[in-house]
Amino acid sequence: MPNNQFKKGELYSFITGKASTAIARRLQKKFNAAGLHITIEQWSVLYHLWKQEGISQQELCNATFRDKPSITRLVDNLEKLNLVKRVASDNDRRINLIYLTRQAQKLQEEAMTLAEETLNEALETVPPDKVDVCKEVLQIVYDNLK
Amino acid sequence: MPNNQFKKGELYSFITGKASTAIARRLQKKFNAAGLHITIEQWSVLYHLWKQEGISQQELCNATFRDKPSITRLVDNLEKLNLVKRVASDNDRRINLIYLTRQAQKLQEEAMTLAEETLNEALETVPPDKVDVCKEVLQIVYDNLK
DNA sequence: GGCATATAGTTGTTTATACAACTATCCAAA
DNA sequence: TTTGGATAGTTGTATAAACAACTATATGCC
Repeated sequence: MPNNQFKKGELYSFITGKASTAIARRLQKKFNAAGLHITIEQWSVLYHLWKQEGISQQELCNATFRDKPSITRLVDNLEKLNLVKRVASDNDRRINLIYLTRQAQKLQEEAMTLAEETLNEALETVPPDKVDVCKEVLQIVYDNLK
Repeated sequence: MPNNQFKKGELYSFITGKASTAIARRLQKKFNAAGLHITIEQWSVLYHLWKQEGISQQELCNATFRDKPSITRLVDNLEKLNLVKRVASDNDRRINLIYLTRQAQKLQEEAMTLAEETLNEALETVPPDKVDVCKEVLQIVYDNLK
């Protein structure tokens, strides 16, 4: 039996990702206000490199759910901003390993603080157990569709 | 006290809207497979016009959470596709009222069916009460940030 | 009536996404 | 050892988003 419980307006919000759009906009404003000259998309790449640098562009594709051309161009722009460097792999010359510059390393703490701050603002007044359910549902949605 | 309950990876998914991105991609694939030559963004504009046509571009901005230039260009493209028409308002000559063409009216049923189908696939296996909690949380997030 | 201000929409620019087509390199099987 | 298929990354093209700057029209106040 279909899970057909969406009033029309709610269907719209779910598909268009109204909430995550609002979160991304708020975080971008915080970056701008703090003088961090990076986009949310660039942040999303740096996010994974801060966890582990020296990974390939393909691994960045998998981590960020983007296709290869998107990552090529994000890395292009991050290189222009002097935030990352492409280093050809010794083992496999098809592969670029992506490394952070000193400048990017210095951004990590401030950017991650602003990200956490944004989420806290977003979830203010939401009871923790409801947040848990929401996270769980969104994960299932992703797994159902991927 | 901050609602600081996100492990790093979950923070990332929440901000980047992994689930809604997956939903939008799935719906776009369905449109393509069905030979509906519209984008998700164009659908999101048509969606509101199907509910009520003859509204202004500004009203479309409010309904779709987009800024004015975005709507100008979406309406441009929808006009090129012969799906909508701009009609200058009699009362206020600054305003364009947007009307659907016959062709766009004929798309409604199929497009909306595919949208509902997509959501049902996304929410398959999710208990209805959890979906309700999730909708509620996302609405609060939006209200907290808007 | 005339002017300041607000509102509706457009245009320019930069960044990002998706898809298709492409090059370079690797690997495995004949 | 060659060759065919897979994998990593790039480039071209269309669509879209965000921001700033702009034009045109309306409105309210003197």
